[in-house]
Amino acid sequence: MDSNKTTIKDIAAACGVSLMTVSRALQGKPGVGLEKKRKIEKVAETLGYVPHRMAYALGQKSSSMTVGVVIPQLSNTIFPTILQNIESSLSPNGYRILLCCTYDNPIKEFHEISALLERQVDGIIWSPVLEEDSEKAARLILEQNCPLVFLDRMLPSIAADAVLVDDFTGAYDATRHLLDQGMRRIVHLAPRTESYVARERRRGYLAALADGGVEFHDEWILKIGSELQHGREGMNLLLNSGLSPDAIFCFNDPLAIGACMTLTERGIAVPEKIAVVGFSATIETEFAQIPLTSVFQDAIGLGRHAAEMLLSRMINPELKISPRKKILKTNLIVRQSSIKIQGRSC
Amino acid sequence: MDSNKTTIKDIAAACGVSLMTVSRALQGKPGVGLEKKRKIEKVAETLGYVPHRMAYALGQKSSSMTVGVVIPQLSNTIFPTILQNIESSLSPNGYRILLCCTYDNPIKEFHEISALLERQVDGIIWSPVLEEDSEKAARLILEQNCPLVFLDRMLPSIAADAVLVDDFTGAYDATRHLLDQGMRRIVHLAPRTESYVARERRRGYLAALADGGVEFHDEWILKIGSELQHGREGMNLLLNSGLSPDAIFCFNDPLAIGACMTLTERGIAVPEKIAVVGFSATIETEFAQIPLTSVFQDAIGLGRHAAEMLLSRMINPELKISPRKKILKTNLIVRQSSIKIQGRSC
DNA sequence: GTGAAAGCGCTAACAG
DNA sequence: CTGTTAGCGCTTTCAC
Repeated sequence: MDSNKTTIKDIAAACGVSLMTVSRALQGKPGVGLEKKRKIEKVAETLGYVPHRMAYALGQKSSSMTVGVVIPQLSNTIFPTILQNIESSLSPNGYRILLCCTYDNPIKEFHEISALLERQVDGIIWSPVLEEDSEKAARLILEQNCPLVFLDRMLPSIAADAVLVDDFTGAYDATRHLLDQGMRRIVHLAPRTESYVARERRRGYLAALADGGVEFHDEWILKIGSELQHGREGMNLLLNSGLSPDAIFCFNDPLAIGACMTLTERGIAVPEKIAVVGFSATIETEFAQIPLTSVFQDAIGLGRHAAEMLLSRMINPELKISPRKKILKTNLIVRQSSIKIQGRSC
Repeated sequence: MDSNKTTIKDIAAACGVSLMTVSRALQGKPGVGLEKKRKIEKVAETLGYVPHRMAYALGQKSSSMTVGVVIPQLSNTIFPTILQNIESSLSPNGYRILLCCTYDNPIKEFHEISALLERQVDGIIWSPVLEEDSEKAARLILEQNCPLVFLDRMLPSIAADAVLVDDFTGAYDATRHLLDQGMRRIVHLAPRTESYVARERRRGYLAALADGGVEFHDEWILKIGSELQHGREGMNLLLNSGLSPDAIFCFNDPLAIGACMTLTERGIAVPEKIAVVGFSATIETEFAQIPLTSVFQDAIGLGRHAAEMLLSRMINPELKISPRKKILKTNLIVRQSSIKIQGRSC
């Protein structure tokens, strides 16, 4: 039993018929005697036969029934949820997922895209970094005629479907909310790498400041990273600098939680001294020590729509309709971390 | 440019050489004139050539450089972290990940395993459900001679490598901790589906109760599910039943957080009236409204070790050493949600 | 109903 | 150094 995998050849030999008969029988195609068909199926089962999808795909230049998903990471934020929803939408249609993480590294990103193309994926769902190498990768995808859907982030220069969140408005609303509470020195904790999302949120933040008549200073944007630990570090840096902000608008929830941790540790009251707002409104934020104000993002919708857009392109490859763009609405969820008015009991 | 993907045939034609020359040149194998080689590489680049890994694999019965990862879900708990660490360990070695979720459904699980085998994965990392269909799937994998590593959960009847957590001891310690605080009516919120992990944690819980001389009642185990909402529901059910527990040992953190939410909503003090303990000690639990006592699980180690074990088997397929089992230690992290002694200020 | 031949993209194993 | 042949597993012709 140590020998290699069973092929239809083995089955054919065992049943004393030709390859084609076996192929037809197993595919459920017409043109095989019922009795023979049963026997073939039984032998296949016994021999532990598993069809070789790659040979199949090669033989009829058909599809691998596999799609690539390229995301920055899985550690925090909404990507696990998005991914889960992509998988739930795709797997009932027979597609499986080749997962790639870029960690926002453009070089790895290019490698990952190449790896997907080499593996003959039928389509790609992608959250790109916003750098030159990304465009190169995008062009490679398009050259191969491979359907592409941008997820959460996009490359403006590339014509492809996209499912996005209205990051600009989300950030605008969040900043506006802080201004409405009377805060004036609002700092923005941002990621190190530039992405579509980072840019849009920054734009929203800046626009709200401008509309609120607040003069902006360059030091107010701190490019520190996007994980919880960066929130802690960033907040410490901020407190040690002479900036003395009265509010922090964070690029995402982990940053905001990290900021809150540092503030709590150093005995600075949130929101009384410094208000904090996050982005994504992941479940944890509701039950956080200081319930976090955050911009809700429809992670489920992101995953579902991306999968559906890709499916429509894959099912009908001739679909030559121009790129579609779906922009999901955000929704500011106000909780304790940003409400100055309401004092805390105790 | 709408035509199909470039093949080495196209390159050969464009350069006026044979297929083999192109193949050799692109593989960096010896036996090609330097000048020709350069030209071929350039043409390949220009034509947007992407090697066809599946044809390659087919041609030399070599590997697809792809491994399957089968997990229950991505929504909560530690699986995103595990997955991320698998990816970080595998991708530098050239392997990519085919991701499958079972949602603890044995039927889907079998489909997913088949899908992976059809796609010729070089190995599988798998968190199985503990039911008959799982064994069938496991046998299929072994029949194909496909390296297999169990992750976090295992099938005792199947001989394969496994990376596990010492769930028994973790659960024992957690329950013991509650008993030490003087609690006697300790309820266990458990998932609906039976898995290795569910069984081990239940065993640990029961053993601690027995060692503590506490008489156990069947109603103390509530099989409700494994997500946050189930924690909420479960806690409500519990409160409405006449059980009046003084502590809850939860199968995982989301359940525990959910339970805490319900308790808070209904004005029942945690830990004064009812103590709560979770399992996994994910980051959120530290900054939860009521910092949660939980059993730390080394998610990073789980991912890393699983990847490494699989790598060693894939690199040397002849490796006939008997199944290895790596059991990672747990560590009880005591926080506010279970400490009766320390009263809360306020 | 069934089988034989050719080919998908690529590479080993030989030849020149 | 380079080209030819054969074959990986399977399917689509096209015959019988």
